[in-house]
Amino acid sequence: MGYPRLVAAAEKFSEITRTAAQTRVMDAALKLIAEHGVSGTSLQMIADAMGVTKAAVYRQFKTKEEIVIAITERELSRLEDAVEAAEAQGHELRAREILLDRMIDQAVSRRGVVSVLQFDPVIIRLQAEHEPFQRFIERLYAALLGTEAGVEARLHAAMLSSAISVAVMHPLVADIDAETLRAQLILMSRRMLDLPSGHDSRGTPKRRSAAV
Amino acid sequence: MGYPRLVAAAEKFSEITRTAAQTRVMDAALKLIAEHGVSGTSLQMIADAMGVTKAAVYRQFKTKEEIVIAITERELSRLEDAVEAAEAQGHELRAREILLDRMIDQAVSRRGVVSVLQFDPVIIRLQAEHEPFQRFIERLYAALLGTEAGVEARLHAAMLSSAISVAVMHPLVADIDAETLRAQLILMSRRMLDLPSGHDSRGTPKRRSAAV
DNA sequence: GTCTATAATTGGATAGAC
DNA sequence: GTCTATCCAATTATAGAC
Repeated sequence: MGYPRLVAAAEKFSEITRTAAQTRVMDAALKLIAEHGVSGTSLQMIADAMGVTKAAVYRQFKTKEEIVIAITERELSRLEDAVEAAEAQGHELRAREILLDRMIDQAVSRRGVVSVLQFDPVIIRLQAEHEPFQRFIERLYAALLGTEAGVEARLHAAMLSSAISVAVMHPLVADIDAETLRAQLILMSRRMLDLPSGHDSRGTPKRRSAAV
Repeated sequence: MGYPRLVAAAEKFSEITRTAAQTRVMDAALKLIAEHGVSGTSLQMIADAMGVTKAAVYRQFKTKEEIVIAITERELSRLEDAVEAAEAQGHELRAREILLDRMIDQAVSRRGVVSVLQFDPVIIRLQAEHEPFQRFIERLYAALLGTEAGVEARLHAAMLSSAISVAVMHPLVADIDAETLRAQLILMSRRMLDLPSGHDSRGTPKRRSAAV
């Protein structure tokens, strides 16, 4: 922790620092991107939302892509400590619970943001090309899966992470308050985690319907 | 069926007819939109993909928005008969199953397309503004929910429809073949439908794990 | 950090010939 | 149905003054 920081490479997203001016750009951009998508959000729109000119925005970030990268880094950093906690956990099932609870927290408290970052075509391409993003997402999936790698386990994980981030935005739940939503999602995810998968745990079925 | 058709209003999406040239535009546009989103797809890209000029594309559709509307109509029409069958069904649970199976079919057989149309900001706005889309989607939700309207039921429906359309695109299941995916999704949706919801059916629990 | 001004390109859309 | 040619607005991005 004491050695001089390299300029180009931060090992953790949470260690990346931004100036106040940059953060203001990121806040304005995120809000617009959540509504219009990356391609549908222009620098002019961002500048207008901030009450400055385009040139002022370009002073903070050299390109539009850099803004998107900065936003993505910031969002992923919100899951970083949860992933690390999960990786450090000896008990695999408990590790998954830690991670899922945090993912639910994020999805509920930031309704809309998570799903945009997960489904916007530009960000998807960015995540595939930008190595730090790739590495982190792989860690996330690994922690979510644990040692299971079968078809069923992967589908459960895929459905869960999808359902969580998207369901919170669904018209059918638009009127449900955050607390109820969070509680119900945790309940549902526990149920799905505990579903018999027919090939994994010769372990105790003690947790079946424990959350119910 | 015999009376002269009104120009402006088709009652059913499946009754809308398109010329071969229009269909070629729609095919090219859908492919590009599925990858880049609506805002990220230009008329030039569509024309290039077809091997024609922009002007030729504009001959088939007056605006870019009309292309997006046509594509959306075509996709929704694929669920139209399933919604009607569900609405005609006396048995509510059976109705939901019919609809869900079709939604799973669509999501699996057209991996990627469904989720784009469901999450692209431009299409979301379009669906909110275009009345025929609104009406159909409301019918879809109604059939999916049946007579239940509680928090839990709505969240189940939201999670299911979300999870289905998104999970099929998830990196974790990228290598799973269509048939396995379909079978597993049907299994999962049955399980979720049959979960005890604590307030609905004083009905027979006969169907619990029937699909397993 | 912010501005004005502008370059260079691409976007959606139309006119008119074949 | 397709083309060339064009219009105009909006886009990303930069230069240089304050």
